[in-house]
Amino acid sequence: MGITERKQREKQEMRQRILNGARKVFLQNGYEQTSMRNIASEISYSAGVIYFHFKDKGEIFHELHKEGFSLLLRQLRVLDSVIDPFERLKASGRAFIRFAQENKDYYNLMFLVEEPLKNSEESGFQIAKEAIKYLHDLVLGCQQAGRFKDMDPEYLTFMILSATHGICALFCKDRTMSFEHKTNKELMENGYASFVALLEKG
Amino acid sequence: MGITERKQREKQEMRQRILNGARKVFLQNGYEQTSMRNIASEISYSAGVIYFHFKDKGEIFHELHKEGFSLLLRQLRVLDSVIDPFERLKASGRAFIRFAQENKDYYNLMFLVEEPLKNSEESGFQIAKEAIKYLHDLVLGCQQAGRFKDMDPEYLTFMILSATHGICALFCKDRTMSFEHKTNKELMENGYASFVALLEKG
DNA sequence: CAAATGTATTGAACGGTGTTCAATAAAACA
DNA sequence: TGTTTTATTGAACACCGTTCAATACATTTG
Repeated sequence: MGITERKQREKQEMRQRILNGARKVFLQNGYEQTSMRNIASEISYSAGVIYFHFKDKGEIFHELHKEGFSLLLRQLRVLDSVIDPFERLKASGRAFIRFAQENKDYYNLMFLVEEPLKNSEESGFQIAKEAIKYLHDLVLGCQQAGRFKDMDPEYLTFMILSATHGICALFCKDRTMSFEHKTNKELMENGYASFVALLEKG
Repeated sequence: MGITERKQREKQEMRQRILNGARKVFLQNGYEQTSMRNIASEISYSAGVIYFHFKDKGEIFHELHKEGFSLLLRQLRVLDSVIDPFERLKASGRAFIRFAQENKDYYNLMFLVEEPLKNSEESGFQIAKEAIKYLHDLVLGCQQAGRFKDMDPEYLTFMILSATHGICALFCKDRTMSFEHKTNKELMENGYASFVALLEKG
């Protein structure tokens, strides 16, 4: 009986259609300015139907949150070809910053939107942990290669993410105007470069 | 004629009353969850009257934004007694992080709420620039004392703020659960310590 | 003092938000 | 065919920021 299968497929398609609409409106207007009615009208449905396919706005948030991390991880994995762990670590940071520049809204969603901690143990944040693990392993690799001796790898990982995230966060929340600089891109890249200069000495 | 003076004073008092209500509700519920009606009912007035004393919600934002920075600067100035610029720089970072821990909502307001860039050149953000200048001067002091040789002080300043801000931002937006740690306080302080360890080598 | 002026406050209203739900249309099953 | 299941609608609810006519009050003027 292929009917139930088709039904399931159609339901899945509808879910995807809503998600596509949500992503589009969200990338245009930013997450905060995106309403359920916007999403619904984007795909020419009534607003109510979204609640038949998603629990609430939070569930859509989690889906796009996941999407963002999977996009980021895909871009980071390109660097798997770089063998030297420290070189890869430095390149990862640059890739991370470029991701924030090119996907400001995804970045806001992933790191800067406050969304209830509910489902925090679920799969929604599992992929975030995966991204952290990627960085953590990189740090361990560096230590095995003799770098960052007698530094705690946990705190070091947290610190490296913090430093890189800080650059992106100031950019994504438009807090860079207190600095004298030509472009945000230039500020961020040179700022990161001076962090790397510190890492080199570690 | 002291009547106009009293009138002015009363108007000022009303402005302050609203601001006090706004601060209270905001510190309880967070900025995003604070409505004009909440603020009004907190001080037992109708919501409309706020618009007689303030242009819009954004103006209240700017006032509290300013308050936050002035509070932060006050706490930083305690460290003026520390003579050695590098010691003062390190202590400033710790004070900054402590400020974020103890004033999460102020911190969100100051660095993590997206508020239109309008009035960005005005006095509202002037105090933010003052805070940056504080840090910038500290960095220059370190360089005069022989530290951070041949590093651009602008980018270095930006980087140091970014690193410290990153720690606070992850905390304030509840993005620390991807790390294994006992408490947020412990994670943040040790994370900052490992940043300081890098700075020591610069 | 009474009337007129100006200033402060209210409460209703507008168009928006996320969300729920009875009614309904459509499809699948008996 | 009629019945049951599933998907969709549109109205409604309680909230939001904001505006504005009406109103109460304080002060100044006649």
